[in-house]
Amino acid sequence: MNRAVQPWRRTPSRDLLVGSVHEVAPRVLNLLLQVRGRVGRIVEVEAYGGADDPASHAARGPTTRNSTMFASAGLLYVYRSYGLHWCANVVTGVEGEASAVLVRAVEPVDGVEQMRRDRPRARRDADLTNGPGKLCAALGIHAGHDGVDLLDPSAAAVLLDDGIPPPRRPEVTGRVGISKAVGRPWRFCVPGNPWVSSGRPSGD
DNA sequence: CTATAGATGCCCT
DNA sequence: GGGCATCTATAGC
Repeated sequence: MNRAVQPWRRTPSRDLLVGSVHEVAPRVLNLLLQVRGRVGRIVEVEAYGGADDPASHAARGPTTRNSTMFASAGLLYVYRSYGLHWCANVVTGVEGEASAVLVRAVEPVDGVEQMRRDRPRARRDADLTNGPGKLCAALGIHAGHDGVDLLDPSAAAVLLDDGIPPPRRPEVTGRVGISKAVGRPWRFCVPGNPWVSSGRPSGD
């Protein structure tokens, strides 16, 4: 055999992503997001809801852009932010109701050389993936990934569990970069992780 | 370190 | 036209 030791990585259960989005969001922490050879550990997320969440893209119902948010749990919702950057979300909950977890930061795990190539502005590895737009550039996520099933092992982008559980006590703050519903404690981080973004919660 | 402007696309009023 | 779930370069302390 003489087989190289492989980290134990399995596809998480879809049930993990079903429930209230603010309860599901911290459960996604420490999972792996893999796009071809590039892998990042999710260390910062935010919960976004539907009609009940004024800060959400889905607050005023479905549009061409946000339609994936209304799909079933496990799909990847990718949108263009400020006309320039891509941002990636894990869709949660049940089909027909909008909710998704925005991935705000990952820690590089595999394919770091490729990430550096696609993030030439990052002078330090700490800046490679410490923001929602940055991590999409580093991992190579773009509009073509909108709607892919992250729980399908053959998909172009996949979610993986390598056995590291979410933090028992995640860092909880308000969401970053929003102007509505600023008070909700819907941002969750792995405490002390160097790749957590420098974004400050809105309304602070 | 903080503040600010500018790049740019899509959805809303 | 205005407002963004952003990032970067530049200016100033």
